[in-house]
Amino acid sequence: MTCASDYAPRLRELCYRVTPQRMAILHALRRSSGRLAPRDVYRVAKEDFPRLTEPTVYRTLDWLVKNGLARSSSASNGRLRYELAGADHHHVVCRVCGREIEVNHRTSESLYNVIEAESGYAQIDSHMTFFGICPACQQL
Amino acid sequence: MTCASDYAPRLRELCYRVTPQRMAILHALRRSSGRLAPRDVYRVAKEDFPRLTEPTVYRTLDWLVKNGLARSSSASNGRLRYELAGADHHHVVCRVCGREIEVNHRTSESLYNVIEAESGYAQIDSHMTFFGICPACQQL
DNA sequence: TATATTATTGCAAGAACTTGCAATAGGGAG
DNA sequence: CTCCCTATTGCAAGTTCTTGCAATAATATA
Repeated sequence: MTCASDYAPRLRELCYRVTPQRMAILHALRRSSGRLAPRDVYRVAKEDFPRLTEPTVYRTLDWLVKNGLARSSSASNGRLRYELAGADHHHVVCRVCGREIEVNHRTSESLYNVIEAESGYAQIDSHMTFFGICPACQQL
Repeated sequence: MTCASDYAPRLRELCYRVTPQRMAILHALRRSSGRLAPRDVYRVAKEDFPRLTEPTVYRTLDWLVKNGLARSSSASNGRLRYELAGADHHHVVCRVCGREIEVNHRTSESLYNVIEAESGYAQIDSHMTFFGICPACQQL
């Protein structure tokens, strides 16, 4: 099961072009277990496709998010990290040590409904990063 | 009621120094109605205190957030904006036009309790930015 | 397969943000 | 008021991210 066989049809479906840059970036995201900073995506994807440039990475990551193939969220330094879109979930990051865990989306499903009702806004992103203090750091 | 009279005691209380840079930055945040990007804080605060430099602005903003005097949240471009800490609330930003509104914190209070219980994390930030599509843009 | 169309890319320059280190200046102690 | 300690700042260099534009290459069409 390759990236090309998985994603190329989906891209064509959206009337978008299948380029080696996009494939390399998707591949990098897929092989990573967690969220990646743009520079890490760049480093990893460049191994697949050495001519890759930084602006392309930033533009492609944005583009993947806009088209629902990837998802971005804030790391503890306020910068964005990226991962492939999958089951909806949230991150809770420790303000002290940076350790992070995932929280099921179902937990907050109703909140989105309330916010949509109160604000009139639609299609609110179902992915957030919360910052708190993890159990280990609470004991210091 | 000046910034110095409001904030200086609070800063001293925390064992921190009261510098004209910090006062100028707090003043800039106070005079603004909404959230400010670092470069705007810099521009405005520099009028009060021309020797102010950019690194100081970034460091001070971080510092204000860490010490509970200010609050940061993501704008639609993924970058951080700052405002003085006040009543807890959230922002909903339109993905299409950027228009933003505030949502009362009470709406999501219970979510925080659930997340804290599920994750074991404590002191989860009670300030978030949600991205959706505003009523006007829904009709396009 | 060759050609035309235009989405996508690379390049180069610039803006936004961070970091290390030496100099400065708050504020407590004498 | 003066001196000392060290938190805070400015400087300069470095990293991260963005943008405009011309060149490239993916796809549709013939």
